[in-house]
Amino acid sequence: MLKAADDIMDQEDSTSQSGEMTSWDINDIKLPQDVKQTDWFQEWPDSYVKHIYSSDDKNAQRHLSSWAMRNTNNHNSRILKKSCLGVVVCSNDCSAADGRKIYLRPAICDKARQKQQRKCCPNCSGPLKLISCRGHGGYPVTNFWRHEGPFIFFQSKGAHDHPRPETKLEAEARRSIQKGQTAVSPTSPRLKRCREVESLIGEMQSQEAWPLLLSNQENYISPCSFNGHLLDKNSQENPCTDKCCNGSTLSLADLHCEIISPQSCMDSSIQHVPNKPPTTKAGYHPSRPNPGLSGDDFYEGKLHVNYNSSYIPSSFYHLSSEDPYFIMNSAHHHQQPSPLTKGNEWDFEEERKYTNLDYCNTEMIFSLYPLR
DNA sequence: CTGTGCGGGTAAC
DNA sequence: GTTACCCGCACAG
Repeated sequence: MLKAADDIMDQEDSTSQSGEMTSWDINDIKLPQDVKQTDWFQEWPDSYVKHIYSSDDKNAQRHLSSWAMRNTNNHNSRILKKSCLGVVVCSNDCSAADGRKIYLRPAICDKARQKQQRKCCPNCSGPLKLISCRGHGGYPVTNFWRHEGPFIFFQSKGAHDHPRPETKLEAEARRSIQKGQTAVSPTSPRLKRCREVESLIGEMQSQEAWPLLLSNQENYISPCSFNGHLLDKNSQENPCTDKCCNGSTLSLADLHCEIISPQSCMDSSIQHVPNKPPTTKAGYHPSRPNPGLSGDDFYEGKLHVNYNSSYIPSSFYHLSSEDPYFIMNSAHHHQQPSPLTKGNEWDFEEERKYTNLDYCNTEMIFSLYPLR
């Protein structure tokens, strides 16, 4: 299965970002041992790429990826295989006020994923749907991890044919927000409504009566939008607060700590030595809908700016009366295209030069504005 | 509760 | 034999 495609890829010796020849395959009995330089951790590996990471690399140790990858049993304890779960989108194909789409991270756990699909779109309350990854000959993209001595070998097969989901950290942050919101406003009419809908969906799914639910959903689109407005660093005022938020402004100090935890910064910054600059080869990006705040940023302690639209990560701009508003304040905010960015390529290094945001320096202030 | 890894099992090719 | 996928279990945070 997919042998032809794999053969083609395998026949081509390529050079990894660090210059190492990648004339190996993850299934080889013997993998290269004379690796002179290991690769910088790749958060969004795509296409048929191979990387050799240092076994000291925390992200590689954890087999992390910002794609939602689930464990797949390949009956080989030496090689860990993971397959892509795709991305969760809004069935209504709704857009936030700024035009961005909803790209949620599929829950990895099967049970949690089923539960997730019964939930509402955070933007329009419409039903969510899972877009499966079919980037590897109709099957999900697969990632392979193999630990050999001082190295961790990584190989990806297939090119993702769907938008990027939230990163793990974004998804975790969103969950935290929603939890907080639930605690703060347990009787929110909209939340209540959404739960009723979820409950109904749960019941009706078993009866395959889905479409009947959809007609009412659009009544619950939040009228509120900050539409890309940025707040003054010293201001905690939501541009929407006066117009449509009657609720209290909730300090997100605790949440802030969770999202931008020293741990996440430490993990990333400590392990990468300065003389090992990232030389990311931009992979194939079938679409780059969610380049806001990628996990790489978290890992590296940096924030991306999206040339095309905005600087706010997908999970932070979901506008709804249920979801809190995350307003990221940054004096560094600007949208400046990199002159070195070519075609579809995404030059992370250039991106960093232009954004120069240190995620660990509390340059950004998150504020929560529950709508009621 | 969710993520992660392991491994038994099944099915298709 | 290879690959995909389902399931349950254990463990961790």
